[in-house]
Amino acid sequence: MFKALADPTRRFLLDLLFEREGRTLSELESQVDMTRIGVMKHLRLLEAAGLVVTRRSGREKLHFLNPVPIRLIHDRWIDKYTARHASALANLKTTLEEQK
Amino acid sequence: MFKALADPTRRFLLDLLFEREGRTLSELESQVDMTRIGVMKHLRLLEAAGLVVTRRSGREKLHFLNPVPIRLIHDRWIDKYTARHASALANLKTTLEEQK
DNA sequence: TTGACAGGTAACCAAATGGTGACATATAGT
DNA sequence: ACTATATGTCACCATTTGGTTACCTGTCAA
Repeated sequence: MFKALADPTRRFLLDLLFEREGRTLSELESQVDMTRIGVMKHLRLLEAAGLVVTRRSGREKLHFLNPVPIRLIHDRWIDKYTARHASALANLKTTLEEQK
Repeated sequence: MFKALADPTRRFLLDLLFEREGRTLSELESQVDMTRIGVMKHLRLLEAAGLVVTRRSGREKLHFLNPVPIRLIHDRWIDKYTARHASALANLKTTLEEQK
């Protein structure tokens, strides 16, 4: 999940889907300087991470963002650290002052 | 930055620092089933990503969380997607209904 | 001043990652 | 039916990553 977000190409693909969802593999491929297979692998990873959901429509495969796991990151991780923000800085400040 | 968060060991190190900051390398090493050098490499990455800041104190190196970049992720990335949350689901729903 | 302890560097290794081309399958349109 | 298009699978390759051992440097404390 974090690993899925770690690659710049994958983040770019998410950005493309953010702009407009329901894109096909070929369409996404055309926006990236990479082979179709490369894009497919990235999309497969994103799908496995739950960041993207897909739906077949005829011979096309449409890709959509799944906002749920991003919300989970937000809730389980980011909040935890940002909440500590103020106190962490305060602690550091105190520690530094004690050492003077 | 995202890559720094992608490794479970590094996230665990961040968790350890979240519990209590100002830990030394050896102290962190003792909490992880890994050689000191392994831990050192992870810490170097975290520091390069700006997630951890350090301060030498005699022969020890103390490690602290730096909450700023996590805040940046929150602001630049997470918010963007979570804000789309409702509308994205709505769009998908609409699309699906149109195809019925 | 001499251990012992905390940290740093270099060289190396196995496995994961990001990418490729060749080939296969399924559907759309004429 | 035939052909072009869209996606899928396989086997392969180069590079990066996560980890190691061995050795070096700096600092505390008796």
